[in-house]
Amino acid sequence: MVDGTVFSAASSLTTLLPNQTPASASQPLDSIFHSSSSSSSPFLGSRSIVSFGGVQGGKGCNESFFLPYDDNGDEDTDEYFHQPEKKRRLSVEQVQFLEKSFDEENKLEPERKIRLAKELGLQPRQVAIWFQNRRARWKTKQMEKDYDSLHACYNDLKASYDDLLREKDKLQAEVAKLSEKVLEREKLEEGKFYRAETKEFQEPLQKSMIDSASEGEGSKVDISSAKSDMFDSSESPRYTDGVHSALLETGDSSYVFEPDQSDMSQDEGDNLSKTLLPHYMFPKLEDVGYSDQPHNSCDFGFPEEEDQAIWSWSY
DNA sequence: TTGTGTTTTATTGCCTCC
DNA sequence: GGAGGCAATAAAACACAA
Repeated sequence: MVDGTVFSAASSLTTLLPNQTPASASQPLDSIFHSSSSSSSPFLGSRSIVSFGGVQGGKGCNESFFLPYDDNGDEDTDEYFHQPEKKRRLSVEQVQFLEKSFDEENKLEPERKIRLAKELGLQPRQVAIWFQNRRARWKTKQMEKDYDSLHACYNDLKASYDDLLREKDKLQAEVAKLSEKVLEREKLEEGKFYRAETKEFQEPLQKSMIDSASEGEGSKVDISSAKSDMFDSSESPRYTDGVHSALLETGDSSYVFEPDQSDMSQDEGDNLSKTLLPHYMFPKLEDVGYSDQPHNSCDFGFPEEEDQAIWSWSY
């Protein structure tokens, strides 16, 4: 690239003169450009580029940039600003000045732009461009800051969510353990209940049957079988229906059965315990967050949408 | 010295506002 | 419709390692 090559040459030249004042630094360059512009050198198109020594790398003071950019007809200034358009870096002082101005207000009104341009010896357009680029840099930095704080926030939330999850598991295990205990205890209680009820129901009935047998000759009741039936009936005091009564009357002992806990199905056991125990002692899996069904108040998990909203928000 | 990555300056095209 | 802002991009300027 021709311009780049040319510029490198100019840049190298100015690098050799790092402490020169801009005015003195520009002189050799001026000679280069003057000679080049007057020759057929490929140096300078309308957009040829050059670096002014004092500006290079922002090192060294470039006082000329603080001259009015186009106001006094000064020959040097005029010459400087009538160079073909050149891309050059601003001096440290210029940048500091602009930074300070930017800190005060990052938008640039026309009057301010003109004033800054005059104070810095720049084209108003350069000032505008600098503010434009500075705003872009500021925005990028701001986004980085926002990202950092959001990421920290995310980490905090995730940590507390994990804590809650662990606590939920722990509580769930505890509930399961207690439920088991309650079931066992319930079975024991059931046995006691059965025996007590049998005794309570059997004695009066037995007595009444004996009484009625002794009252009438026509009575064919076999006391022994009645006793057996009564024992049977004690399985449930609710057996006051006709069928059971008929069985009692016919003395059919084939219906007699021993009360057997093993006859109680698991469902019955469940139903019983659920009848006797509060609902919260038997949480369903889906109630404690193992289902995508609508959650009830026992749900310690996050609603699905919230989960997605939180965890899909990744970087 | 040179290659390469980053920063800075400047342009372009589009959009919004007055 | 012109001025100004912004995003995307180009390209110079710069830093730095090999």
